[in-house]
Amino acid sequence: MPKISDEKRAARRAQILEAAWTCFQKDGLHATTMDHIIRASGLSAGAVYSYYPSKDDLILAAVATSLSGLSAIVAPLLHAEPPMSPSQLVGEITEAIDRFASRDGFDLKRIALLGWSEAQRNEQLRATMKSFYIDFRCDLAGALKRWRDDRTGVEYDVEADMAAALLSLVLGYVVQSAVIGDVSPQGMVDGLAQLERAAVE
Amino acid sequence: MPKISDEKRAARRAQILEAAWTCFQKDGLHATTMDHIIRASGLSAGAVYSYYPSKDDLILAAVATSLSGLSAIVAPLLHAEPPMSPSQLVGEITEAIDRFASRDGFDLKRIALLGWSEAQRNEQLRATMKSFYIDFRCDLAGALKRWRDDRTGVEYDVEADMAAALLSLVLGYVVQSAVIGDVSPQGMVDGLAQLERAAVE
Amino acid sequence: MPKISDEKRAARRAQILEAAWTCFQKDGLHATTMDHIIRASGLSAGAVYSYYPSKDDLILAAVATSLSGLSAIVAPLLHAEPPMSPSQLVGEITEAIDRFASRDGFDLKRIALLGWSEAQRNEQLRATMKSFYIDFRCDLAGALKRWRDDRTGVEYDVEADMAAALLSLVLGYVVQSAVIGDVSPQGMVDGLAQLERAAVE
Amino acid sequence: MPKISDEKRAARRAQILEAAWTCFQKDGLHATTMDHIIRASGLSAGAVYSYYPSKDDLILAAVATSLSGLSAIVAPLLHAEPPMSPSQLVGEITEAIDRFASRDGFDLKRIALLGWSEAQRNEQLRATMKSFYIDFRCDLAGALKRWRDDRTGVEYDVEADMAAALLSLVLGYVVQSAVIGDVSPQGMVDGLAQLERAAVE
DNA sequence: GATGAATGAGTCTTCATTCAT
DNA sequence: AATGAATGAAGACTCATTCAT
Repeated sequence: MPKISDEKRAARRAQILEAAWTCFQKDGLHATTMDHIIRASGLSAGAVYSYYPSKDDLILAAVATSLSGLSAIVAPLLHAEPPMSPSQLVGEITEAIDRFASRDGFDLKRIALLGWSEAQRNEQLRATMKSFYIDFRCDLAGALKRWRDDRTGVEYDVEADMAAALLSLVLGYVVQSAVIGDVSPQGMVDGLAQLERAAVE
Repeated sequence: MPKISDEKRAARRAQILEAAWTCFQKDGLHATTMDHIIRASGLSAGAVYSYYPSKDDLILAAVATSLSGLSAIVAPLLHAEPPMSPSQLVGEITEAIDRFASRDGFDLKRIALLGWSEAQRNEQLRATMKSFYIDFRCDLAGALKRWRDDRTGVEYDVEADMAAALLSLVLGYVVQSAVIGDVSPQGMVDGLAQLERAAVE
Repeated sequence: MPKISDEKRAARRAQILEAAWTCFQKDGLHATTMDHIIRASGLSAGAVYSYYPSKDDLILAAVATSLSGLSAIVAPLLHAEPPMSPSQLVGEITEAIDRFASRDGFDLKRIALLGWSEAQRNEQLRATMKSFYIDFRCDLAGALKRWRDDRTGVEYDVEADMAAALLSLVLGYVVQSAVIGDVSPQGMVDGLAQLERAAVE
Repeated sequence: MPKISDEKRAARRAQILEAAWTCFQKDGLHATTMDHIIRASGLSAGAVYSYYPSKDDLILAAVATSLSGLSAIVAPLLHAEPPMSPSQLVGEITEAIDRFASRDGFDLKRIALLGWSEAQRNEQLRATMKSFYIDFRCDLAGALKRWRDDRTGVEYDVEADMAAALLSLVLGYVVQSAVIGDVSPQGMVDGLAQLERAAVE
C-alpha cells in the first residue's frame, strides 16, 4: 500500500489525541480504556497503536497538548504591554484558564489534576510537566520584572520567589476550583490585594 | 479465636492502613493492587477485606488519615497566640507540611495530589476533601482576622478572599514541590513579601 | 467444660437446620453462604460446624428434612381408609403440598427443584432422594392396589406403572407450579378425569 | 485479523455454547467455572467474553438452546396427522426426549433440572422457560383437541387442564428419570392406560 | 465446648496489546 | 497500511473452612 502523506499522518494523530483528551477528561486517566479511545477516534485498534505505541504515550501527549494549549493562552498575558501588575496577572491568568476550560465542555483543571497525579508514576510525564512549569515561572518572573522596571525605573534582579508565589496562587486556584469549587478569579485578585494592603496597615 | 478487643481491632486497622498508605504513596492509587497492600500488611486477603470492605474504602481512609494528620499539625499554627501574619502563616504551614511529609518516609504531598485526582471520580472522597479544605480555609480566615484585629484594633469582616489566596499559596506550594521540586517555605515567604512590597512601591 | 445433653444437641441441630432451610429456600443453595446460615442461626461459625461438618451436609439435611416433612403430610393420604381413587390422590397430594409449602412462608416446591438440581452433583443427596421417591412410589402403588382391590374384589399385582404415572403428575405439578405458576390441584384432577373420560369416548 | 464473517461468528458462538453445554451438564451450573468453559472451548478468556458477556448469558443461552432443540424434536409429534391419543403423545414425547438426550453424550434431562433450579434466581431465565412451557402446553392442548374432534366429531373447547396433566406426566418423567432413573416411556404409557382403564372398571 | 478472626485458593471479569489476514 | 479478533495476565473480591484462645 502507498505511504501515507505526512499531513494525513498529522491529521490522524490529532484525531486520536482529541479522542483521548475527551475520554481522559470525562472519565479520568485510569477509567478510560483504550477501547473507549479507539471507539471515540473512529479508527481501529491497530491504527491507533500505530500512531501511539502505548496508553502512556497517549496520556503524555494529551497532557502535553493541554499544557501547550494553556501556554498559548497565557503567553499573551505574560508578554502584554504595558506589563500587568501581580494581581492583574493572577486575575487574567485564572480567568483565561476558566475560559479555556469551559470551551467545548473540556475542563482543563481536571486534566491538570490528573496529570499531576500521573506524573508521580510516569517519569517522562513528570519531566514534561516540570519543564513546562519552570518555563511558566520564568515567563512569570520576566513579566514581573518588566512591570517593576517600568514602575520604578530600577533594574531588579531576582523575581524568582515572586514568580513562584504567583504560580502557587494560580495552581492553588486550580486545586480549589476542582476540589472545592467556590473560587473565582476576582476572589483571588481581591484576596491578594487584601494581603498586600494588610501588610502595610 | 475469641472476640478481639477494641484496641486490637484498631491496631489491625492501623496496620492495614499503614500498609495501604505506604503502597499508595509509592505506586499511586491505581497501580497499587490489593495484593500489594495485603502482602505489605502481613495479613490475608480475607482479613484485610474484613476491616476494609473495598479498595475504595482503603483509599478514602488513607486520604482521610492524611488530612486529619495534616490538620493536627496545622491547627496549632492557626490558633497560635499571638496570631501570625499572612507570610508567617504561609512559611510555618509549608514548613510543617514538609516536616510531616518526611516523617517515616511518607510523602504527604504525593498523597495530596493522588487524592485530588481521585476525588474527581469518587463522590465520597470529594466530599471528604471538600469539607476538609473548607474548614481549613475557615480557620485560616479566623487566624487572619485575629491578626488584623490585634494589629489595627478594628474589626474587619471578610477575610474569605484573603484566606482563599493564602490557601492557594499553600496548595500551589504542594503542587510545585511535588511536580517541580525546587521550592522552599522560605521562598514562598519571600515571594509573598516581595509581592506585598511591590504593591506599595 | 461439661458435656452437653443430648436434647440440647438435638435442639441446636434443629435450630441450625431451620436457619439453613430458610436461607436455602429464600436464596437458593449456592447463593446462600455459610455466613448467612450462621447469622440466621444465631450461633457462631465454630458451633455450626461442630454440628454439621460442611455445607453439603447442611444441604443434605435440609433436603432430607423437607422430604420427611412431606412424607409425614402425604402418608395419611396414602393410607386413608377407604382408599382414594387416582384422581382423588392427585388432588389431595398436590393440595397437601401447596398447604405445606405456604406454611410460614416456606416454599417446599422451590426446595424440591433446588434439591433435584443439586442431586446431580451430590451422590449422597441423590441416594437420599432416590430412596425417598422409590418409597413414595411404593406407597402410591399400595394405595392404588387397595383401591382397586376394594372396587373389583380382584387382586391385581403390578400397579408400578400406574404409581409412576401418578407420581409424574405430582412432580410435574411441582415443576409447573414453580416455573409457570398457573396450575392448581383442581386443574390436575380435572385434567386427569378428562384424560380418563376421553379414553373411553 | 480483519472482520470475521457472520457464519464464522455464529460458528464461534456455537463452539463456545457447546463447550458450556458440556460443562454445565457434567458439573452443574455453579460448579462449572468460566475457566472450565474457556478451556473446553479452546479459546481465550477474552474471546469467550467477547461472544458472551457473562456467565449468566452463557447459562441462559445454554438453556434456551436446549429448549429450542427440544421444541424442534417435539413439534412434529404435536402436529402429527392423524393426531395422537394422549397416551401415544406421552409415549412418543418421552421417547423423543430420551433420544435427544443421549445424542452426543448430552443429557437434556439434567440440563432441564438445572434450568428449573436456576430459574428461581434468574428472572430472565424464568421468563424464557415460562414462555416455552406455556407454548408447549398450548401445542399440547391443540393436539389433544384435534384428536378429540377427529374421534368424536364434536368440538370441545377447553383441553387446558388435560394439557397441563399431560405436561405433568412428561415433566414428572424427566424428574424421575434424572433422580430415580428407572422409568421408561413405555412404563408411562402403560401407567396412563391403566389409570384410564381403572377409572371405568 | 464455644468463639469468631483469620485463611487463601478460587471466582468472574477486564483490558492493554498483538498479529494473522 | 489497516483491521479487529484474539490473547492472557492480572485485578478485585468471596467464602467454606479452620484453629488459637
